[in-house]
Amino acid sequence: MAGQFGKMGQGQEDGWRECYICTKRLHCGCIASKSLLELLDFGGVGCTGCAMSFLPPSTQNDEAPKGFGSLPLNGAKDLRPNLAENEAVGDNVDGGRLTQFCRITEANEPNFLHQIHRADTNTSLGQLQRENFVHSKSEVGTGFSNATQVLVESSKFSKPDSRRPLLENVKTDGSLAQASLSMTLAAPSAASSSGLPFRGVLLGEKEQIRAPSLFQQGQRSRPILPKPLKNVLAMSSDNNKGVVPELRIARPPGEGRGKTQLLPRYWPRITDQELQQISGDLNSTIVPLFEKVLSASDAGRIGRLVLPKACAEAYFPPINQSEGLPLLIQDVKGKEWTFQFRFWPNNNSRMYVLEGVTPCIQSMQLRAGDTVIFSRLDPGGKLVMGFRKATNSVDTQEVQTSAQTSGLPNGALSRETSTSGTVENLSAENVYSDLYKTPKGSTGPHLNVLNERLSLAEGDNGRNKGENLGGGIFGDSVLRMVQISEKKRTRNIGSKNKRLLMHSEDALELRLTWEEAQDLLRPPPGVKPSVVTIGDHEFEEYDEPPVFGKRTIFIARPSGGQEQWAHCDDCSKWRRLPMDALLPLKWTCRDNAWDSSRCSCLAPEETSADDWENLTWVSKGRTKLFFDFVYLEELKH
DNA sequence: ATTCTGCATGGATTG
DNA sequence: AATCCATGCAGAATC
Repeated sequence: MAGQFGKMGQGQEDGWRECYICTKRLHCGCIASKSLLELLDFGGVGCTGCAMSFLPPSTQNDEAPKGFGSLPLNGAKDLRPNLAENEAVGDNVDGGRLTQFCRITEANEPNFLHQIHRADTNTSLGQLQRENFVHSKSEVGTGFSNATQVLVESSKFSKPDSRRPLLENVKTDGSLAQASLSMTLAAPSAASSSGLPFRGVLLGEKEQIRAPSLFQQGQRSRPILPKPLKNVLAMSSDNNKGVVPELRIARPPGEGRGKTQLLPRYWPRITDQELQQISGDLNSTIVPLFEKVLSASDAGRIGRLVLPKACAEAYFPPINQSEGLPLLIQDVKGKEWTFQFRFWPNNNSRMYVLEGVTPCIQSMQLRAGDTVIFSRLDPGGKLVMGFRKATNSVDTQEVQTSAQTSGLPNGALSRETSTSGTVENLSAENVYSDLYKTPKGSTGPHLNVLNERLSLAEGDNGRNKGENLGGGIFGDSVLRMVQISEKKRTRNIGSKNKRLLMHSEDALELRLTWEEAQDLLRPPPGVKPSVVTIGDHEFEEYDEPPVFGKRTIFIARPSGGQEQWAHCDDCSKWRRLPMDALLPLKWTCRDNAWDSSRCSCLAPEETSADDWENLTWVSKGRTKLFFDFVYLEELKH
């Protein structure tokens, strides 16, 4: 599915596809046609008749594989939460625009915004939903195909799955490689399929029991396919019409052992880019296994990291005795750590812990709220422990409820600075970067910042909202304000009530996402920022508190003049404004008091698309800082 | 006195 | 209701 729909999303914008089976032309882009086609499990689309006749009886009924099975297009709407679960993508973005975004944003954001906005306003909701769906799938598929080349190959030797009769029949052409998503999820891992048992290194005398039969058996056994989240908020902000070129996808983990399904909150979220870099540069395939947000206990000095039971049993060697086994795990810098992997009896169950993690945690400078990501390097099966810093490492409850940010692949903004004195862990960083030998394909800081500005949610819902709050130093500042406010409100509320406070979907919908807040906050009129360069990124520092206003862009003409532009909320045309104009949150052409000839939506746009090409976005790549304001606000509390 | 260790408890989450 | 898991706690070990 992934491969075919990846093509759909990016290459065939006209909406016409061919039935994969009978080659009849099908239109996929309108509501009217949606009941006439099916998304095929292995990729592409098929007309309803072909699809039904092609699938075995079990599949036609109710035994469609969960998670990434055959997904009829007419169920796309219902699948939105699921998709958002795997990768929350902006509502109005398809694969084609993603590509466009990647290309254009670096060169000319106003133009990009222009195009995107126009396109969005002209697209039906149904179409957008489908495109979103298509894009989501293609992205996930890409990610897995990158990460699991070995898995694709090995899938040829996997035992047939009666529910996926075509998988073994489709040869390894490009589409199959793309279509490997479902195979990757269901097929045995590289290690297992190649006859390699678990290769996490065990130490000491118990090494003899390395890769015991149970574990090997587990590697061959059923996949751990998390069920989709029931409640996932889709980002719906107009401000999120762009999309991050590199999305932090909550990846259903690879093959594991055991029968327990992994909760989505443990799905590793690592970008395609990171995977590709790691696997490509090391001639290895990295298989993200699971991740965990560090609790206060985990990050504390006790040195015990509680492992989710399902994860421990699925991906770590089986242990029968409480004292467990020494486990060798490599960190992202290549340093190897030995942890004691063990369990405690607990309520007729087990509680798995990694002991002795303090040095490693300290080495990575991890704190409660940061995330550790466990992956496996194939071939070899070596366990790798990466991490992703939270926006602001505060106590776990707060982090889990409000304070995570989407990561930047190479931590472009992840620098601590003494400028503000209080800013820590400025941005999320997914730190596998040290493992990268060469940061090929990495996005530059400008793009990263831009990504943050336009970034979207991903992962499961609980994180989405919180992670969207983050992004850059400015994001962190306001985030802290939110947190402080949160602290104040919930200080005397029990943890259970706190959760109720924070996790209501309605409440989340009402709260401004960070992206929205960032777009609404404007420098006060007439205040000139001082531009501070930290590393290779520029920040505009303001001494005055920000004001609320409609999002606008500032551009520079080749002649040297600077202009401010805003788009009409009704017709989306861009209108030129005085540099010091501050617009209300909702602004239309009718409010254009500065140009009487363009104070109506009927008036043409002043600048053509070609003209946009020659413009420079003045503040591109800069993040706005309102230090003093934040400081003062913080002190007030 | 402090740290370590093993287990218990109970709130949170899931089915 | 069952299970998970973050954290508390008491006793042991160590400084």
